[in-house]
Amino acid sequence: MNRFKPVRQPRVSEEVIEQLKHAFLVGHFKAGDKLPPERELANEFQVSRVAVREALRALESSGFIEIRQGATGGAYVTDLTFETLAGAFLDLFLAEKISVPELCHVRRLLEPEIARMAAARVTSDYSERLLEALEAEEIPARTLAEDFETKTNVHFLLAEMCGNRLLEALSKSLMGLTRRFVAAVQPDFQSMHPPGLHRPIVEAVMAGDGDAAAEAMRLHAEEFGQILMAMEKEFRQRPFPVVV
Amino acid sequence: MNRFKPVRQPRVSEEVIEQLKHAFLVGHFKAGDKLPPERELANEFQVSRVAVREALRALESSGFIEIRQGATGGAYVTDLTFETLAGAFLDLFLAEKISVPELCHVRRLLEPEIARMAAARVTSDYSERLLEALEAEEIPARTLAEDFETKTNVHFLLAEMCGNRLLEALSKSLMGLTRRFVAAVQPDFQSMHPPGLHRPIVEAVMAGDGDAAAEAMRLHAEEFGQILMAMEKEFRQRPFPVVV
DNA sequence: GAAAATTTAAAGGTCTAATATTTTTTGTCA
DNA sequence: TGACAAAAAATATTAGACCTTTAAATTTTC
Repeated sequence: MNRFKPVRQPRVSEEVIEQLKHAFLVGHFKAGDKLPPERELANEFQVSRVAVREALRALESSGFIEIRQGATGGAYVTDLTFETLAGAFLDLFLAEKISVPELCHVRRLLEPEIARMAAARVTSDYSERLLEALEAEEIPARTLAEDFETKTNVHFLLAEMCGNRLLEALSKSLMGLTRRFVAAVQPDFQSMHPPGLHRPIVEAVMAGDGDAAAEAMRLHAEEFGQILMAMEKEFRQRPFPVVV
Repeated sequence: MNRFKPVRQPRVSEEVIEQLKHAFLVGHFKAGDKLPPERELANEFQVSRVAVREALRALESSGFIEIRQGATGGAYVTDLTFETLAGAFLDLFLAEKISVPELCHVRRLLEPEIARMAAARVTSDYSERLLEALEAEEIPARTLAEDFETKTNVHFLLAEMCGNRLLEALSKSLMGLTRRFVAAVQPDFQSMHPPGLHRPIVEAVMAGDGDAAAEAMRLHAEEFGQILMAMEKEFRQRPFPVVV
């Protein structure tokens, strides 16, 4: 079974990280609170300022705090978001530990369920926003990035509607990978994802028909996945591959 | 749409991080390679050692390198793993940004598909290991942690078999959350997950019957999810809640 | 008196340099 | 040859000085 792990005596900054993290998690600090200045923390923890700074940086990069410079600056506790999760996904994708087909497969799995759940929780407010997003897709975009963002909106709305924050975070993170890939490949974006592809999905969701929404999304995910994978194939054969 | 983002002039260490990360991603360093010592890097980057150290720490915590002390110590490039992803999930779970029902829902979604894919890729080697894992479940465990690990093995094997690294990583990460939750609740583990629950799944996978495997897993995930959610309900009503 | 410019103070950002600790290698002596 | 000690190479940590940014307080100017 598991071999032994090498014993690593913890670093000073790690102790500090642990203590601060614990304080956040048990609620000694709430979002928006300001931690004491570095010098004071160094005093309290009885370590050097460098050690405190290392800890604060680490906590910043895992999304627990935000560090601001200047007179009213300092370390402010933030509400943990799914940003770091998305960052971890991105690193893995860039390091080619996640491939486009693998990504597509998971999205085919998640997105229909998200659509189904969204249909069960649709409100008039969301309906309106879905329609707006749909209309926005019709306006020709000037850049690839803008086009991508517009086409993404329906997916993001559905993810928010679905009521499962984990699912929402996964969907958004994976969409981020997709965006990154598309940005690297620089396809002809007018033809990649013509407007209107999302209409059947939105209609089913607005009708509250979960099964239909899931099926419409399944078809869309299938189709778009094929496009992405074809893009990847073509991309690999380019004479001068673009570095991401 | 999007307003402007506030301009943040990057920190010195961030520049260093970027450059090093880029070097890893384009392959200037391979896993196992050793980076130059801190002092040399500081020289090359024309920054202080402190800045280099901050960068190295950050890269360590995102899983790109491993820092060892001592004579043959230094920063060694590692093969990026899914560890940091799991860490991000864990933080979110501990900060209550992911609930147990949400977790269960996603697992109900992923696990059956994993079982289906595993069935399509089964080999005699994996069959053997699945049976071994199944037998190991029969041996009564001494601790909750040991029990959990044993019962997890079938899931881990299936995740490895499924052939999609992203799915594998998600499954394993979410299993980590489940473990954490169970460890906090400290249920009566003999009755929580009696041995043999995985047998129908393993049998279907070994028979190469994807549909049956998915269905068996669906049933299991459903059932175990109910148990977890009941555990949570009971946990919330305890007079002296245990802090994780 | 109001607006503009300047000063000040608080906080993080960075650097240098010294010392401590850890770990491996090398050397020495019984 | 084996045990032990010293050396060497690296990171870990500290201390303290100085820089930069930012917002608020103050002064100046019109």
